[in-house]
Amino acid sequence: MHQDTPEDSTRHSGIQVIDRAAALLDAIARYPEPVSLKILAAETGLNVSTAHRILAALIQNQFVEKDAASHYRLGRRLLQLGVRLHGNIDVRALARPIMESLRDHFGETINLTIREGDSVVYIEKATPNRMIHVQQLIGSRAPLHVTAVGKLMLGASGEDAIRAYAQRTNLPAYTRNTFTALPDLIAACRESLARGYALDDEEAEIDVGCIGVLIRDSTGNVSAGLSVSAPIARRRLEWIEALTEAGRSLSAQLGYRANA
Amino acid sequence: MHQDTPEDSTRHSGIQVIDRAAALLDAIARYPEPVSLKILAAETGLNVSTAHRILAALIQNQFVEKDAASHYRLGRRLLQLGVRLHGNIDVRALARPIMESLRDHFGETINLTIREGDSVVYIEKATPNRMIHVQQLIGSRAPLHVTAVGKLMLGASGEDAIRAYAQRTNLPAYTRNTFTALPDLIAACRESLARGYALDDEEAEIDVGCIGVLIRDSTGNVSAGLSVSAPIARRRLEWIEALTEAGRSLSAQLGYRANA
DNA sequence: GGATAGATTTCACTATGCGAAATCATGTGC
DNA sequence: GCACATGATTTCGCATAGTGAAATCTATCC
Repeated sequence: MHQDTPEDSTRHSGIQVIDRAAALLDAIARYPEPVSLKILAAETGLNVSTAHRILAALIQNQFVEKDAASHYRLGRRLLQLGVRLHGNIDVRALARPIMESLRDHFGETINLTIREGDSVVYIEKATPNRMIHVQQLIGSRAPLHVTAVGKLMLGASGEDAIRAYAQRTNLPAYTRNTFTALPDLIAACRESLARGYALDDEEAEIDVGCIGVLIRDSTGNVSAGLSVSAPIARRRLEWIEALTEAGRSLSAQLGYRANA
Repeated sequence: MHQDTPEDSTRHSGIQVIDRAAALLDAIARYPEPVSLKILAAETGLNVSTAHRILAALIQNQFVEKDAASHYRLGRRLLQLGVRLHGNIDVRALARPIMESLRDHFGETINLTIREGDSVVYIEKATPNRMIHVQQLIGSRAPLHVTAVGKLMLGASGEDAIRAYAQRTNLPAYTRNTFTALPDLIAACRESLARGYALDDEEAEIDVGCIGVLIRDSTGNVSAGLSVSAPIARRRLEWIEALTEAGRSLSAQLGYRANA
């Protein structure tokens, strides 16, 4: 359109109406109480009818709310998305320095995973500066029953949930060491949970061994899993203590209090 | 443009690109780990180049972030706006039921205010179902020195701040009862703060009397003010206890812990 | 080096978003 | 109750911002 509005000329993202919507949200955020259309148009340099239309679209999408006096305030969608972001940012941001420290300490790959249905998803990693190390792509997945933290997550969800999982997935073998018999898997999950860590003895991949622990949040629920993966010949059980302590520390940072 | 994309046909706010941007944010939010462009385009039914361009605009405005693998996640702007909203929503949402209960109990108008510079701003109200009651428009303002909660807020900010306020505003008289002499104002603020409530004895408006208390947050700072306003002939000092208790309760809900 | 898949950019085209103007709604003063 | 002022909402002709097919680029795998 034919204008040279007094919009912030440094902001031009390539889609004008998104820039304008962002400016309106910022203007609303500057006020602790709901703001009139006239003021928002003035603060953003937009034509009143343009501001009105963009605000109507933001209302429909719940980024903005309008009160009975036709004043605008930020909408609940921002809180929802913000909370979602906050939830996701917490564990990864908190974990990263600890993972790097463990990586330097052990000299092996440290992974952070979350459960998503029947899989663990790798959401963060710290890889050592050595030619041969276990490589896991962020975003990639593995079935619960073949990973150390996955067995802990299964264990945390209870025996019935393990049975249901087994029924859904049929416990496919990934190596000759994968637990494919339900009683064996149940026992392994139970024992792992009881002692606070789990091992993956070449169950997902031959020659790769892992040690995993859980990270819990303030509600006591499992938030994520932390693990060290190494070529099996290099894996050392003495790492268990440091890894368990790391999991405990992260859980505490997330507000988890172990039953005393 | 010439398409009948499989977008959610119930969502049509009047600005297509805002609807599309919202759909992309929702799609990203459904994934705990960063998502590829291809998946986001598929989930939203958008052309890949369209999705790419909208995401680029959202990145520029910090609603989205892109990692090194060209995967997208929610951006910090959402957290910033969400936190801002959360801060604002807390006290009003928490206060509303308590205000309604006080209104029913006293039969008079209950106001919630916040400080904004040299004014209090009315951000919530509960008005009684009687023909004559004190009316205050949400969003309207009053100078600090003529309101009950304003004097408490001045008191909470210290004597130097009261002096500065007096210098800036010159303490204009609103009625013959307004404190216009600085020593009197300082004494009134100090006394009010000490006893935990303040009175407005027809200082803002003839025939109108108020009782006000402060609401504090988890940092101990003043978050808002709560007051009951009535025609002076109907005001009763026995309401002080219930109002003070309401302020205390709201402060506790916001995480305030009084020094013991 | 070639194949493949996904990301990014280009560009002709037009539907969407724009803003001036008209209309509506509300509050105030007399 | 009416007139006026102000702010919000809607309309509609217009033109450009946003679109999507196609081209190009980049990364990965064999």
